[in-house]
Amino acid sequence: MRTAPTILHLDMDAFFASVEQASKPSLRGKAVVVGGLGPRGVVATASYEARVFGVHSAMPMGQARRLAPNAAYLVPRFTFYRSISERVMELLRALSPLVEPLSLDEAFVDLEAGGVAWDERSARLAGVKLRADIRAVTGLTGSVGLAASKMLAKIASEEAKPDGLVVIEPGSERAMLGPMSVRILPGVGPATGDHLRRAGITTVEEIAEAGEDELVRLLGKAHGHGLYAMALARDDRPVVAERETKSVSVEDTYDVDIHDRTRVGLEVQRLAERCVRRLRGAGLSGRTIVLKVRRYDFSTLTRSETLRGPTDDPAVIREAAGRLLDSVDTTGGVRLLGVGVSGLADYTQEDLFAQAAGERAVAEGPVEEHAPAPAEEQPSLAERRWPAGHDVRHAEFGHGWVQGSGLGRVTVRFETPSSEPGRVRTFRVDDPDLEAADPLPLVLRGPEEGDGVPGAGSQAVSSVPASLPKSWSGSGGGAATSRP
DNA sequence: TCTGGGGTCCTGTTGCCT
DNA sequence: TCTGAGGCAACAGGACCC
Repeated sequence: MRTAPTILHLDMDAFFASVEQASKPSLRGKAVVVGGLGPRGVVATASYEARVFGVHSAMPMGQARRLAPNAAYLVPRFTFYRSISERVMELLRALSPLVEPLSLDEAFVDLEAGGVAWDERSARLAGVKLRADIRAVTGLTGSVGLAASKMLAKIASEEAKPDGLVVIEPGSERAMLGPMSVRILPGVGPATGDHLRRAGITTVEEIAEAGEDELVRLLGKAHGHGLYAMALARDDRPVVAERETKSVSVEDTYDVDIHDRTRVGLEVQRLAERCVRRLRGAGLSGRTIVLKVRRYDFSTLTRSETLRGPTDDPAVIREAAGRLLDSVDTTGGVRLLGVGVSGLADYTQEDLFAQAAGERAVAEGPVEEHAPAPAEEQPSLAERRWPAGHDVRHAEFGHGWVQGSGLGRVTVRFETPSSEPGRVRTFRVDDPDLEAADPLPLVLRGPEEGDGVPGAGSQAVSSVPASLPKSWSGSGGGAATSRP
């Protein structure tokens, strides 16, 4: 294991909710909850203001609404989040070629491999500068953890949240980890946590004391060895830049359980086609088709079938998914259906099976291989949907976002990332002056654009100089906190 | 209170092959 | 010919992560 804290873990603070707050001035400082708004939705991210009420990720939306009835509830805008995430990842790649994204809002960076850090001081400077750069480019805050291993860097960023920087100095790890809950270790979730608690193990220290043999006896080989090593702060996993996809899947949870067997069959066909679109979009094909069914009582089962060779043929994958469904009892109703493909290859082997299915499909009629996704079809004015939080433009009032809709009306707040909180107006859903719009950038880019524009200072831009820590000039110390 | 969607990894079982 | 051991792939389920 390395001797300097040169592995960096970045975690953007309440990412989805923070993007929405940056995008909508009227929501800054307010409780914001982003997630599925249907009857079976769950919270994806809650702003720190919403967390005060006890709202947290993965909580059923109904429960969140009871806890925080006055919060703003918005549906996620993944395309927008992805574009912002990409700008953050660019900043990370400027530090090192070894960047391992974990999700849209998290990544590891090997600073040593990038030559930007070799000891604690240089690592801390890189972390401080990164946080300032992220703020300048996106207007958002991220927390940074620095340590000599991935596990410890992640724990450090957790400790740094929100909007902080924590360095775990090599040599201090065991003392720091010892009193912490076993749940701090990666791979220990509710089930493993319970398992360990029943064995009288609640802290990291107690894992170390229990010994490796006992851990393996309790949790099995892989998990036992791994957890014991983690408890001793031993973690040699390298930062890996390129990780290849192992599977592609799509799934849908239905607002109401589906009982009709024919409808279940149709949904599976639809999902199979969506899955193929994703598969092809990624230039992949796969051998193993997986059907997932969650029944009315939340019991989940999977059925899989492995073909002789990889395929991305929609007819083949539809047929396989249909065969798998035949072996599943769906009486009582299903709440979720999913179709996935694994055993991936970046080529397609034209096996006899695929060819036969293709010929059969041709004989039966046109194959809608390139059927447009439902979202691409143009709905009539009256059919348009106005998801909460999405951007719109009005011919007279300009740019705004949907605050809510229902009963043939849509309520819009007119404001932009750089404006003052705006006013609210209500329209008919079929108002021809109203149209969906792309999100506006959170921060006005570049000095040439920012200078000379009266009032161009979005809050984010104008706050940058004030947010720079004292150590910015390289004199050491600084606003960042450090924890032994 | 009632549990999303997209993934990864591990484990136990079963059947096949040598 | 029968039996058993070991390796391996496929399959199903579960835990975990964000």
